[in-house]
Amino acid sequence: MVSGMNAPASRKGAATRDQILDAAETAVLAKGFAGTSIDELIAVVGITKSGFFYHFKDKGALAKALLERYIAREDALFDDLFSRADELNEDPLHGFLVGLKMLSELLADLPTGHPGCLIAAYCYQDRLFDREVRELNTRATLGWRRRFRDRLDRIAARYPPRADVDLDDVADMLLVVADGGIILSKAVGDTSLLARQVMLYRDYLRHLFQA
Amino acid sequence: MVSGMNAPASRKGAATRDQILDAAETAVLAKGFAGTSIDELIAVVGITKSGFFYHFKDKGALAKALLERYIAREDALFDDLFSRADELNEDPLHGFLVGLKMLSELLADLPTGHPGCLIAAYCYQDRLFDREVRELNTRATLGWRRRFRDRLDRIAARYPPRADVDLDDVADMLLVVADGGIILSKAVGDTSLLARQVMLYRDYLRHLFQA
DNA sequence: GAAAAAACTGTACCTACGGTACAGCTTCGG
DNA sequence: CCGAAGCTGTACCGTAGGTACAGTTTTTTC
Repeated sequence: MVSGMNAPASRKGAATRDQILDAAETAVLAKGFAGTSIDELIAVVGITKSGFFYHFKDKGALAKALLERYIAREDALFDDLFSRADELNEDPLHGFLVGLKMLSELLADLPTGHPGCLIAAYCYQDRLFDREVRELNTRATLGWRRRFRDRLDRIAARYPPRADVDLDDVADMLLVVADGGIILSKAVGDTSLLARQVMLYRDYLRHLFQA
Repeated sequence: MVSGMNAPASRKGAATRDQILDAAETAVLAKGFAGTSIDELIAVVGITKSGFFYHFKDKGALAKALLERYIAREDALFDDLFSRADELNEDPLHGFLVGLKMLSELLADLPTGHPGCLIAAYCYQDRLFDREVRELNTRATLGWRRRFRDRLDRIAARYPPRADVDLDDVADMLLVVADGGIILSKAVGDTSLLARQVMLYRDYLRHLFQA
């Protein structure tokens, strides 16, 4: 009997469900969704096929749950990271720059490199998923654009940027650098590449608002 | 005769082989490698399963041939694009900036957006492939880094950049922006996003070498 | 224009996987 | 101690990747 307070006390099934999602996330990021078999997931978790289908009505439900959990976690990570950066800094530009530095350090500390972005993985296999899942992907991405765009607006109010840049594009560029950085990290087998790319983006922002 | 794995130069089979690769590239970029069935490819091309296995000894040989063709084509595209830009411009910085502008315009002219980068797709499914294919991926990426790094070196000789940036990182950033831009384009369904991101990278380069 | 090589087709068969259906067992909270 | 939640076991179906190999047509070459 685990007396740990960490256990969410609710249902036992939630723990199994999370284990399935853990195994699925790892596998999907390494082999793609179609390349991930239910049989291998149940082998990792130690349940039967029936057990799997108790939690997810089909593979599509797994795909959706996986993405939902991923988005929620990334949201929480961004919330945590940039709100901490804000506390340390009154100035919106410095706050964002500090947040990016923290993000870069967080990424640099991943010993085996970033495991991969589910949004990116799903984009490259989007015909496997239904409308609902693709819309979830789009909405999450637009939400992150909005989040960073809001910060850029606050920065631009104090530090007028050059008129010819669209701040939505600048906001997008962080996601672009993150997703592209993950891919290049994987491609060349350099676990620190991603963190350095984030620092280059930070560099660009400094130029844009201060030069 | 085994043949199959290497293109029979000028024979008729090469056309069929290319059709298979065309169908495979489209399918792999939309559904992933494991999600692409041989049955669907032969249906598109109009051959039988035996015909497929005449050209490729197994699905792995298809994966390798697909990547090899993709890399060769991208290499040719970069060669063509930047050598044309060089002809128009003596100065290495201006030449690169012109090349990036041309690249951006080329990407903007794709009516349905960029179909996707096979390197990226393979990175997100790399456990499906053997050592040989993964090394092919790595070598191609390092080759592109080298290519752009050489240009940056020539630029830096004339326009000394700030000392704190690593030119390998700056070279990588073009690939990062391209791959990340493709993903974000797909995620938000904006076919022009990628072209604008390339222009942002161009903007960063201008800053870096001229400011 | 015939022989040889290339480019296939057809058939048969095997295993793995996604998915369905459903009956039964076990564990745990109220 | 009851009922729901959380499973297990069994059996079965269609599709896909893959193997094997004999036979046929088409193309190239001399």
